[in-house]
Amino acid sequence: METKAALAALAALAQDSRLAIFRALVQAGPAGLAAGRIGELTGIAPSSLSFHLKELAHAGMADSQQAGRFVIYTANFSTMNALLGFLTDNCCGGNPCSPVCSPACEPDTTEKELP
Amino acid sequence: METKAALAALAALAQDSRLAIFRALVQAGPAGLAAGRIGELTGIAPSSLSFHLKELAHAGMADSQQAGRFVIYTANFSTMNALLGFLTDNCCGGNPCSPVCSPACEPDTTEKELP
DNA sequence: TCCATGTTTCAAACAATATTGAAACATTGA
DNA sequence: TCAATGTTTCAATATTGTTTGAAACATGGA
Repeated sequence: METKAALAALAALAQDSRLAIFRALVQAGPAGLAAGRIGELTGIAPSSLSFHLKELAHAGMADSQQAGRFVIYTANFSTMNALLGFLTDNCCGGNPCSPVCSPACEPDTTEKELP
Repeated sequence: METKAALAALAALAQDSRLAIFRALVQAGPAGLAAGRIGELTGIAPSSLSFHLKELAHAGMADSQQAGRFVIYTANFSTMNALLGFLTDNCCGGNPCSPVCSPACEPDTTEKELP
């Protein structure tokens, strides 16, 4: 995952309404939730909800599919996992590191340059 | 970790400069980096850097300690791990779930209702 | 003590993001 | 086809976050 994508994913989650939406989708699992149901669960008004769902989808954190007159949204677990990987990458410069950063990182030998 | 803290942590990371700063700190490991060194690595102006370091510290993503006339910043790995845990919590409603969300969650077969 | 270095604060200008309500679009079933 | 339901779009408004430069503060060494 690139920095740009990670930034988009983080920005998508770093907002009250969207974090609530995403958590509802994560809980719902692969079956997902209809937009209206998400609105019921979170209390977000339709137009605002649609805006935030679009943001999540654009950041790759959610996917949508039409099902009759409903639009079903699901959490994108692979993007989420890529984000978690990105955040735990390069821990301690790739050197073996102390328990302070376990279990988030593995010893690693690559040396990376800052941008 | 509470939603409020997770939101603060996500907001702290969801910004260009701060994500770069945080990654530099993660790479530096427990030894940390002086503020000025972070500025050199990232090209962020002093006053802006100070603002962002304060944001990271306030969100619990970084800690600081005075060392002579330098201020050393370190990544807070336990907050980072708490955030990762928060994001992977409750996957698929705690039910067994398909490979789509592995390795973040464990297979489970129950169907749960959202709150 | 004074000076040089490192860091932070402040307020103003600037830029990006969120909410609202009305209207439009899409789908289904009568 | 029409009416009902579900969802999205749009533009205006409100809110929040970021950068800048000058000044202040803190520390260590001459």
